[in-house]
Amino acid sequence: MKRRNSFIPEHLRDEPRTPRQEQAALRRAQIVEVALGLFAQQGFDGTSTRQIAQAAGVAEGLIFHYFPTKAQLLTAVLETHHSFAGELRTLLAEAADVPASTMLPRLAAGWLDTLRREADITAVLFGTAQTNIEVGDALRTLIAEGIARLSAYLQLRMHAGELRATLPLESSAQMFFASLMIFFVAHRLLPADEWQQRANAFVDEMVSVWLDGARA
Amino acid sequence: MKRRNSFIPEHLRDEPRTPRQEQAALRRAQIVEVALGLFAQQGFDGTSTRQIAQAAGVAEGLIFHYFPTKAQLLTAVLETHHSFAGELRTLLAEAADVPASTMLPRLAAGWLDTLRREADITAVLFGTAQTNIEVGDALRTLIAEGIARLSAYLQLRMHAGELRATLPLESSAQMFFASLMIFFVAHRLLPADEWQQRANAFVDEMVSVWLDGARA
DNA sequence: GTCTATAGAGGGATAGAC
DNA sequence: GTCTATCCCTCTATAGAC
Repeated sequence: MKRRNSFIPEHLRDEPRTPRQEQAALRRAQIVEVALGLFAQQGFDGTSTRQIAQAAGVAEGLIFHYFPTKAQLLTAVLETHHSFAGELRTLLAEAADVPASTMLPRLAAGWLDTLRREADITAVLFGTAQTNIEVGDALRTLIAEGIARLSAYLQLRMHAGELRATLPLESSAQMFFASLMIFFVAHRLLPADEWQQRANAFVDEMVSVWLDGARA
Repeated sequence: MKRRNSFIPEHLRDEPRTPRQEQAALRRAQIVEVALGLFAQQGFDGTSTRQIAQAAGVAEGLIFHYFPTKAQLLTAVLETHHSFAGELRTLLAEAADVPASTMLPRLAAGWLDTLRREADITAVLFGTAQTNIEVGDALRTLIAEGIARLSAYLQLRMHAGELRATLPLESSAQMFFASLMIFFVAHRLLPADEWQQRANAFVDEMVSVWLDGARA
């Protein structure tokens, strides 16, 4: 049992694969794509696993071979389309010396871009998270992870003297993410150009208020 | 108890009612109550108008006499249980001379209380708003109204010299509400005591960060 | 020979039809 | 109140890759 990494999410998985594993990964990805498309059209509860199987041209049982529950089909989006969680790690890991005044606008704009690009399925995800415990947990975990990473970065900037020593790290990180999420929820139906314009303005103003409250 | 009608929407609130109108208002309220109970249990999409009619003991047609669409049954919650929008108006109207450092913690705590008290139906409302345009619009309108009122108050405090003159009013009001909403979404499943403890801590820290960024 | 990707039958629960 | 359909999921069987 050298490399039985099937329980590890794709973006963490090491390179070399046998053709068999390759095929399995492709099939898994295909099922996710089909499912997300249907969820976006009909909602989570309005889409049956049978329907997904038919649309993907596979047996229903195969879905459960790859995804123990239907909810995991939806939360799979967090590892694929919403890879910003991963980018966040990469971005922040190397950013210890980059001032928050540079980093935060970049983070905010990048995350809004990700949310916007996957607007339909993000809306389904947020919506389902309110009523489905499993989906809610997955989303909360992801958000908690993002907040933890941002907090860690803010602490570095605090020690570097950029941010005040009395800043409540977690709460201010939470404010940062919350503002972006609600902005998305409130404006996602706008046409692309108006969205872009408002998003830019909001990122600037939000970061400015936040920073003025956080600076040393 | 003079203000017993405070839960009735504005256009219906004016004083004298005939017994007939009185009865209509009661029936309307009863239908809302029954519908909200079912929505909280089964979700919005999972509840049929037929079911609501049966549970309320009225004909299905009567529901559509009072509420042109099923979505308006859900948005009715915004006028009744979520009366905090109304309280916000009252609170802020008389608060021009009350400093933000006093007012904002009170607002934050009050709003979190409202959300918590109606946690089930609030979750359904948020969830449905992601996929149902009519419900989404109603929620966005309410939030926009809240933000506008808070902005107006903040402007008064700005002129009073408490807040800095360069504060972006709308964005900072939006941050304020967004942080509270996401806090609710993230923590609503906690047991009451833990919720209360965390909510108190979060309100303190959030208001502190916000104020430090906004003060003159 | 062993593992696994896949198909497909069917079970327990439940909501809606009659 | 019974019957049917459907839903999410489990189990077993098999073919073909290792």
